[in-house]
Amino acid sequence: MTGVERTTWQDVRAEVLHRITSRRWKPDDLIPTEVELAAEFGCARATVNRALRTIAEDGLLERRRKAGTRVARHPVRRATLRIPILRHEIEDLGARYTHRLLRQDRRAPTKAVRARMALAHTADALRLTALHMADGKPYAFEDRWVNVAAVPDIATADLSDMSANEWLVTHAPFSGGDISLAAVSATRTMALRLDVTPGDALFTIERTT
Amino acid sequence: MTGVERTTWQDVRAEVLHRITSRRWKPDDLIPTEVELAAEFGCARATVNRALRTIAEDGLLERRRKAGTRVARHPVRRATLRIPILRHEIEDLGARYTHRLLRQDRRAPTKAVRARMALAHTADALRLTALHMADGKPYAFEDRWVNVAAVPDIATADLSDMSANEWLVTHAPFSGGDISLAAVSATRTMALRLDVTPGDALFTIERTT
DNA sequence: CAGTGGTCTAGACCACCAG
DNA sequence: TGGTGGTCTAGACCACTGC
Repeated sequence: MTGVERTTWQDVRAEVLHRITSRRWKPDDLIPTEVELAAEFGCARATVNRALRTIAEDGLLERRRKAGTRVARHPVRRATLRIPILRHEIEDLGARYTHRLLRQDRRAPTKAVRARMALAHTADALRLTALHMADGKPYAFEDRWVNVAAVPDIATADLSDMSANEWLVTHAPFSGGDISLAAVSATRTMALRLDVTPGDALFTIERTT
Repeated sequence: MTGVERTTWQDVRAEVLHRITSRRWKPDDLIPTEVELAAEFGCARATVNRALRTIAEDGLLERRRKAGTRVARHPVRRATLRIPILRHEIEDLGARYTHRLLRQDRRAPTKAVRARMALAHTADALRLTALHMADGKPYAFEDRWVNVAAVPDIATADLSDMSANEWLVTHAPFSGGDISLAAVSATRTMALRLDVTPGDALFTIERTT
């Protein structure tokens, strides 16, 4: 016969997710404590901890010391987005990459940008506007705010040769100090659907963490 | 005098990140093993493990058993994107939310979609097209593919009343089986910059994990 | 103040896989 | 096949915070 299988944190995670999606544990319900779950699953508390912690990171549980763990009321769907270096993306398409820095200045960010970056209202930021081109044709437009306090070196960097994204990836991975608004050209069917005025455009917002 | 401070996994994480960003450890370098780092930092291997694991999840390190841990050659910038329920977003603007299901059918997904969803080429999916409106005006266009195998119940759900995103949030949080392409109207300055043909539009792609 | 989650430790076993 | 990361355990101390 096979030996006794150990309970892994993935096992616990799967079972807890099942209880949430099956609504055995409903939104806002307080679920059992780590100690209780460890006893139920026959594993160490650390195993339960890791399972619940990953689920909480996904936004499905809310955990607070002393208060316990609750099923989130309004689970926020999150998506992790891979932000490619546009140069690689374009070159992978077999096109020649160029980019043009349209604008580069330091200024106080708008209120909306400040809120997203969690900046003090006194902080200033570097505002970059650039166009990425494939074979000379506009491919993507980039409007980026960089928190100078978080990435001081960028103030003196030469961004006419290397794009800001590429510079950040190379010099300050995961500094958490920039936000980017990007626009990428696409099909025209969506414009018809949206009934936009010709010349209007669409945009996407990305926030690096 | 103060007592001896324990080394936390955040301490190790911060120091490792520092060594990466300062290029003391360069891309493609093999870094010391967990055991060696634990000895250096004077902590347990589990502490080093958690630090390195989180950094690897961020894409800055690549770890393989036996091969060890390397600094990633091309760190991929990732952003976590919160996907709001559009109804809430529109109602928060003080507008009346309505949505119209334009299309709903089952079909084999395109090759590009299959690749992103990591589906077998035999699998079929539910394809949804919808328009979200604020006070009757188009606000966002949604083109979504749902992996029926991952979320079987959606095949029989009535999505004319509740939007797909809302249905998924409510009934199958984090099933990991759908992909969404969304377009949101925005300023017209980007269109000018992009030099697009009037009527062309821009798009953003999101992948839920 | 006491209950709950957050973390560290020391040791152990195992899965994977490069050499 | 041995070295490396992945994980579990049992116990412990601590931080936060609701009561």
